[in-house]
Amino acid sequence: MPVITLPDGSQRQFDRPISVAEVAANIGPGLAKAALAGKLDGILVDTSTVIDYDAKLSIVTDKDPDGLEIIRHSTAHLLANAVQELFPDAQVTIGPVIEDGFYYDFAYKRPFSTEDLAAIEKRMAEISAKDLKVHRRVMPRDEAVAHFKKIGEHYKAEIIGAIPAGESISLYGQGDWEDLCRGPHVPSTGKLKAFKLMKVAGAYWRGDSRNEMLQRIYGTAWANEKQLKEYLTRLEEAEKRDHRRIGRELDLFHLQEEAPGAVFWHPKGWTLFQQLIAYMRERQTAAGFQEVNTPEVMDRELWVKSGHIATFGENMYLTQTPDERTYALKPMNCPGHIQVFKQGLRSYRELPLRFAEFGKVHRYEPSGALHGLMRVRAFTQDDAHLFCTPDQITEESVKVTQLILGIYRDFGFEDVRIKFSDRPAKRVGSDEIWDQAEAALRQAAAAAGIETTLNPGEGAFYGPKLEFVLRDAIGRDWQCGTLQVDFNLPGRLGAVYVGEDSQKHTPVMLHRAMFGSLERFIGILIEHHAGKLPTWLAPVQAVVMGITDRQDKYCLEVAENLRNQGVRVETDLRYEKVGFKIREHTIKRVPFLLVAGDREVEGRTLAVRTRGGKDLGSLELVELTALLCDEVASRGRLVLEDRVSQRRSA
RNA sequence: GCCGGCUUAGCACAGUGGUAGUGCAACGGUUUUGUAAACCGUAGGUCGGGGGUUCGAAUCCCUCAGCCGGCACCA
Repeated sequence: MPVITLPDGSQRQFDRPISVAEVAANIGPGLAKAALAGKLDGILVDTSTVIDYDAKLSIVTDKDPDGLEIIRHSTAHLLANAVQELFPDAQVTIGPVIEDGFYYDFAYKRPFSTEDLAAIEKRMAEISAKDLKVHRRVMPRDEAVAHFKKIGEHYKAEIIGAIPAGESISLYGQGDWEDLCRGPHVPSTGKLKAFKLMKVAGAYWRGDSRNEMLQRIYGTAWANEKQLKEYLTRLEEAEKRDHRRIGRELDLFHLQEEAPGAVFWHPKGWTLFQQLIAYMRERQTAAGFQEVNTPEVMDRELWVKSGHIATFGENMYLTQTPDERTYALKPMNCPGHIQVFKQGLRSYRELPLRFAEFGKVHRYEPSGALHGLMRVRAFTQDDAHLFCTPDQITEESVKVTQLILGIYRDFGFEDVRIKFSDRPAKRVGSDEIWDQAEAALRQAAAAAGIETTLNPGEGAFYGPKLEFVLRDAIGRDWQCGTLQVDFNLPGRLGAVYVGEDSQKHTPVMLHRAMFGSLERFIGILIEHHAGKLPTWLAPVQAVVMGITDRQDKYCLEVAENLRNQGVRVETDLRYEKVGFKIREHTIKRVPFLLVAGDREVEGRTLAVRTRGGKDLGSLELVELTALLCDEVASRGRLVLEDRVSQRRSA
């Protein structure tokens, strides 16, 4: 006779085997109605699951993250059901839950159109309205393979065929429709109410571009209409942060057809770019890096030796010149830095040598990969290569890791994850060397006290890497920094140093980037801040404006004064109402709007308004300058707005 | 690169076979103005490029390019 222990510790005894749904009903009619599934001894099960032994059970409802996941999974089934009713010869493949929703891939003779999508969504609502009971049955693997082959579901048959023989397969469905699935699912289709189909797209079968392309339908599903609406609003908000849109609105940069994937930086955007470089230069110089600069165009043979041609030849730009030689535009800076290292005979006493370069690289990325500043064909890396002895790897890696994390903090990114990527299938160097490199990097990560997650097979072709992934204001992850241990390239390109033993040795090379790509990092910053860049980065930090032309002279004087203190300031002396000017510069996300009327001229002050719309009242010019400079120098840790507000309230 | 969609004035968009439009911006004028849009007027387009169908193409067809959403790729 089963004794069921509920999450609050209470126990209920039953005199016969009992289903999850019955337990829920025994607790209360409200819960019976809300039950989507059960968690039986930690495992999710259907509400129809019968329990005939003592167990711990919690009832899963749509308030649970597990419940939402089940809703999404069942909605994916609902989608497949609707598609097969409307398009009987469409074959089902896979339909997993993803963040905020689900997708389902179908094999069909033609792509689905947006009209099809509307029709499918309508049919889904109809099936939901019928509140069909979701049923489950189990059959042996081989029988399941035969069954799916018989009904013309060849992809499903292939998937099941990969499951070990002898195992049983569960089938879930509603009405006449059925699909292979591990479950669990909601008890009936009526539980699926708040969903929306989002888009159709092509996707390769089994994620391999050599396979045929399937039709993927993406959808979102939520516990209720309110959540769905909130999600759609969130998408709209994210769209407003799009760096491509803000880049145009703020006149930062543009892209055009003649140069796909290459950026035309406008004065304001380039100011931001230069701020990042100045900042990075300061930080890395303090950390013992020396800046170098190496050619953008070098003989193709160098890239054959390095192994880049073999691995990435298809993605490199080659030049045609009147001479007989073929040159390549550099896709990376490492071989250039190795050439600098190789000049003269290096001694172990010089190591570690740390060469840094703001190197502009060109990569012929697949056309479909290009995306604003985030994925371009010409970009600037804040690249560096550390040449060291094997003994120095750990210490240098720890220092680089700390530098990277410190830099992210200055930009307001506190939430950073680190991935460890080990040897890829396509690589150079022996397994022994890879064993050594991976062990060295693992040890370095441990010494730095950081936690990493494994990213199997994702290392560079010459070495394993740590990837620094930062999370932005709306929860998206961006891979930026990287630290790679390389036992291969220095040897391939003939770099040596003389050791303590007077013998020649090959140095180990550490590759590191912190922003990764300056272009991309700017894109991330724009989206993270929705264009409201911190004052220390803003291309224009303040605009001085008068109310009438009586204040013109004073405005110019104030601006000059601020400019002399290093503030990036503009004046707006147009013959317009102050409200109009405020609106324009607020839209341009200028941090501080400084207004001068007759009162301010007389008192040598400025009325200060923030882009957030806050009126900070009048401040004396000297005081304002000091506060502004503090905010910039502290990189936003001393906030003008907060300091003024605090003082006013004190 | 693959699948689908899109490309009309500086920007956002309307126009589905019969004389290319609206709003904002721009330019000219009037308004001297106190914190998110003053008013009036003017100009601006080989409708992404090329080819075809048609008496006639922004509109239909072919092709190339770019962009957008996915997939694949990402040293």
